[in-house]
Amino acid sequence: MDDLDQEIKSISDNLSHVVPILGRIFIKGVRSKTNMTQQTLQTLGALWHHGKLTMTGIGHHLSVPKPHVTALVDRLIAEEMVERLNDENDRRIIYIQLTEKGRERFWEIKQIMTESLRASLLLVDKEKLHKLNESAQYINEILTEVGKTMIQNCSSSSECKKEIDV
Amino acid sequence: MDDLDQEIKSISDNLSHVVPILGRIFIKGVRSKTNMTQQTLQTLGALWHHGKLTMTGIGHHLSVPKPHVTALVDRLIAEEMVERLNDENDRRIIYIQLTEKGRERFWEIKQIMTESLRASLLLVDKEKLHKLNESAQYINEILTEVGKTMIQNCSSSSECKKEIDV
DNA sequence: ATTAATGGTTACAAAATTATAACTATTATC
DNA sequence: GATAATAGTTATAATTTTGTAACCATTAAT
Repeated sequence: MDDLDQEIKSISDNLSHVVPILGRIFIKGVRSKTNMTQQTLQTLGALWHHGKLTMTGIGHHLSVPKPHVTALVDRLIAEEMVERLNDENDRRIIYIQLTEKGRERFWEIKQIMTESLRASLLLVDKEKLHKLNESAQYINEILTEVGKTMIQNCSSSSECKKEIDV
Repeated sequence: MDDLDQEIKSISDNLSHVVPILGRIFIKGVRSKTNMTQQTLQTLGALWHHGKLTMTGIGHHLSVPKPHVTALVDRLIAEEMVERLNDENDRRIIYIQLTEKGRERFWEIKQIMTESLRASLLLVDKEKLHKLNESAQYINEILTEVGKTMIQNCSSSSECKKEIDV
């Protein structure tokens, strides 16, 4: 195993170990305070970040089967958190974007997430926080980039396999 | 808002944005290849990392209600992946640890996770990988530390509130 | 002009996750 | 010794998430 392999293995160990902790901070704690499901939270988060997304895009971002995205979005529309938007050039495509109400709501959610994180970091000193910030920034930068290029059109695990097994 | 607040807000934004991407790499992809649920994967991961954990400890680590931990562990015992272990001093406590089979199985799962990550990082150059490794290491170090001190005994959201609202 | 491919929906089923209440056994506290 | 607290289980229900297949409308390809 060469150096690069070793490095990827190390990244894998560290990042995978962090997943449940992040879930505890950013999902579980927030759910109980907002009555929103994980997928709803992540849908709003994706829309906040991207401005607008197609149905397929949302499914891709959350790794959720396409048919379920319809249900997910229907619920959010009923709550007036998001709205549909037709593409002018291709009438198959439907964009989803946050409504004003949705933006306000998700801004509040971001506050709650930040407070949840703050509570977890109470005992961490200033120096470490600063370094943590740089690390988080960098990881987000890289992963956001690779996130874009990850297998497109993977709206159900079967469709996914089809693409991967080529 | 002072500097420290600004910094925590930035960490919150960056880490929360990364959650669905990590889920895609380390959970969704792996589930379909292993027929294991997210919670099963994370239980094995926690046991791999900690050696042994009490039922309550597992619930805390995964933010899962205590009664559900019983079901979760029962399934893993049926598959001979983990085993119970009594505490000598306190007969209420039951430790759970990986069996030999469980260790082998999770080692394979770690391989799959690493491969999943490798596929995502294909286009990232060596320099960036190195910096990503350092960042991941640091984040894991800090979060593992705070993870330990996060609200103990929070095995259901209601119990959780009880603790928090003090 | 047919045919294939893409984006999205409908309908349905199965499995996983979350939430509670009530309970046993054991240990700690007064 | 009575009472409270802790660790874990049983039972049950509701909700969320995952997985398929078949389908419509629109666009791309031949």
